[in-house]
Amino acid sequence: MDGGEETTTTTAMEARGLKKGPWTATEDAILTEYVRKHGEGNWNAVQKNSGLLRCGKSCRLRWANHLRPNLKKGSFTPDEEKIIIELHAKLGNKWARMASQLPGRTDNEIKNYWNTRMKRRQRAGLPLYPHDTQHQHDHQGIDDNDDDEFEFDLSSFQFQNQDLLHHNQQNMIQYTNSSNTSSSISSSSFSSSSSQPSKKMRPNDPLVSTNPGLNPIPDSPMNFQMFSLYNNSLDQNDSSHFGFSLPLSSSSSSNEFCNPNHILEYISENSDTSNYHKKDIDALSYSSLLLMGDHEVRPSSFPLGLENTVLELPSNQTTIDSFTSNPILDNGVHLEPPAGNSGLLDALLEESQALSRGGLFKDVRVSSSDLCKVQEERMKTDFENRLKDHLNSSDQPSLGANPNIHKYNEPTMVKATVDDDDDLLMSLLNNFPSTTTPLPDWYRMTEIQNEASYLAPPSGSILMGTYQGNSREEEPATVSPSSSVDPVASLGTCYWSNMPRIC
DNA sequence: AACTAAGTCAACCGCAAATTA
DNA sequence: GTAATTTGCGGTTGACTTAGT
Repeated sequence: MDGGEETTTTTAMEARGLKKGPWTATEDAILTEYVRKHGEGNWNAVQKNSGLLRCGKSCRLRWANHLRPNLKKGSFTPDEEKIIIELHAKLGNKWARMASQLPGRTDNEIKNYWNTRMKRRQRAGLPLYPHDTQHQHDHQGIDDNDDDEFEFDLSSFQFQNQDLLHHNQQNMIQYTNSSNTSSSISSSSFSSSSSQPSKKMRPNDPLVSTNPGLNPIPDSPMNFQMFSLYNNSLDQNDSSHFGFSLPLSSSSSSNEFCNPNHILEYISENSDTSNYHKKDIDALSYSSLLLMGDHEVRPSSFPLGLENTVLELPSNQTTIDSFTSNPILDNGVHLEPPAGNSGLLDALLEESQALSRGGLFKDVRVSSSDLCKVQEERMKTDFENRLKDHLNSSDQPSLGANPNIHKYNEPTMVKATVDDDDDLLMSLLNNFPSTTTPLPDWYRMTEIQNEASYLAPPSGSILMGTYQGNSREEEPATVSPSSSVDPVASLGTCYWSNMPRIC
C-alpha cells in the first residue's frame, strides 16, 4: 500500500512546498517543540499544525534518528561493535531489531556502520565475521515472530569487569530489597562470572568502583529496566498506553505477585545461572513490567503498600505456555505480553531483556558496564536536554490540558493525577532507590542550577529521577505527591530508555 | 596545495505492515 | 470487509569529511 504523502514524488512534494534535504536548527526546534506539546505520532499533522514544511515521514525520521532524547552519539564502542557483529550473524540485515539491542543507537547508525565495515572487509578480502563469532547466519530459518530469535549466543562476550557485576548485583539487592537488608546474593553465586578476573579496567568508567565496599555503582540494568519500563508506561492520561494485559484474577492471591523481594529471591534461588533459559529471563522481564509498568494493575488486584504489594516473579517452577511462549506463574496465571503487535512495545521488551541479560545473567555476556554506561549517558543527555528546554522555555505547557501532551518527557512524576493509583505508586516509589549511593556528577547539575527554584523538590517529597539507586546518602530520595506534574521534576528520567529506536 | 579515494553521515525512496475510518 | 492512512523498515544515494598521495 502506498504511503500516501510519504511516497509523494519529489516534484509533487516540492510543488506542495515541502522541503527536502538537511534539516536546519530552526526546523529541529519546531519539530522538538511540536513533539513536546503533542507527543509523537501523527507525523503528518506536524506540517499542518506547526507549519513545518516537511512531510510526516521526514519528521518521524528526524525525530527518531536525531532529536529524540537519549540518543547516544559518537562512535560505537568495541563492545557495541561486537554486539552488532553477533547480531548480524544471527539476524542479518534486521537493523531495527539490532538497534533494539543497542540502547541509544538507531538502525540507521548500525546500518551505516555495517555497510562501511562490510565494504572494508570485502575490499581487504576478509571474512564478514571474525572466526570467533559463532555463525548463525541461516537467516532463512528465522521466524520473525519467534521469541527465540533473541536467544542468540553472546558467549564470545565477556563481562568486562567482574567487580561491576558484583556491584550490579549488590545494587540490585539494595534496591529491590530495601526493606530487607538481610538478604544478599553473593557474587560467587553467579558462578562462572565470579570466577573470572576482570579483563579490563576502565578508570573512567563511573561504574567501575575503586572501593567495592561502598556500593557506588549508580545503576544496574535490572533496576533501570524496571523503572524505565515503568516510566514508559506513564502516559498520564492514557492508561491503556502501555497495553500490557495482566490477567490477574480476583481469586489469585495478589500478595503473591509483586514484591521486589521476590525478584531477589528468584534470582537468588536461581543463582546458578547456567540453567537459565531465555524464557526465564522473559518471565523476569514480564514480571518487571507487571511490577512497574502498568496502570491496569489496580488496587483491586494489587494491594497497596509495597511491603504488602506483591508481584512475584516466576519461580524456578515457572513454566512456559507452549503455545504462546509466555510464562505461567505457579498459580496458573499467565503472563501475557502486550496485546497487538506494537513494534514499540516489542522493542521495549527486547531492550529490557537485553538489559537484564547484560546485568544479571552469565549466559549472555554483553558487557554490563557498557549497558550501564549507555543508560547513564542517555539519562544524562535526557536530563540535560530537559534542563535546557525548561530553562529556555518561558511558556511551559499546561500539563494535562492535552491528553497527548508529554508522551515522551514526563514519565517520572508519575501520573499523580490518577488518584486510584496514588497510594500504589507511592508505595512503589518509596521502595525505590537505595539511599546509600551517590548521585552521579551530572545529576548534581540540579544543584548547580538550583537558583531555578523548581529544581528543588519540596521538603519531604521524592525526587523521582529514574536514577534509582543513586540517591545520595544524605539526601534520601523523595517524590512529590503533588497532583501537578512538574516537568522539571522528571528531568532525571529516561523515557526513551527502552525505546529501541522506536523509532 | 590539489586531487582522489575512502569513510561517514543524513536523508530519501519504495514497500509493506499496522492502524484507522 | 475494505479502502485510506499512518508507521516502520531496509536499501540506496549524495553531501561532506578525512586520509593518502
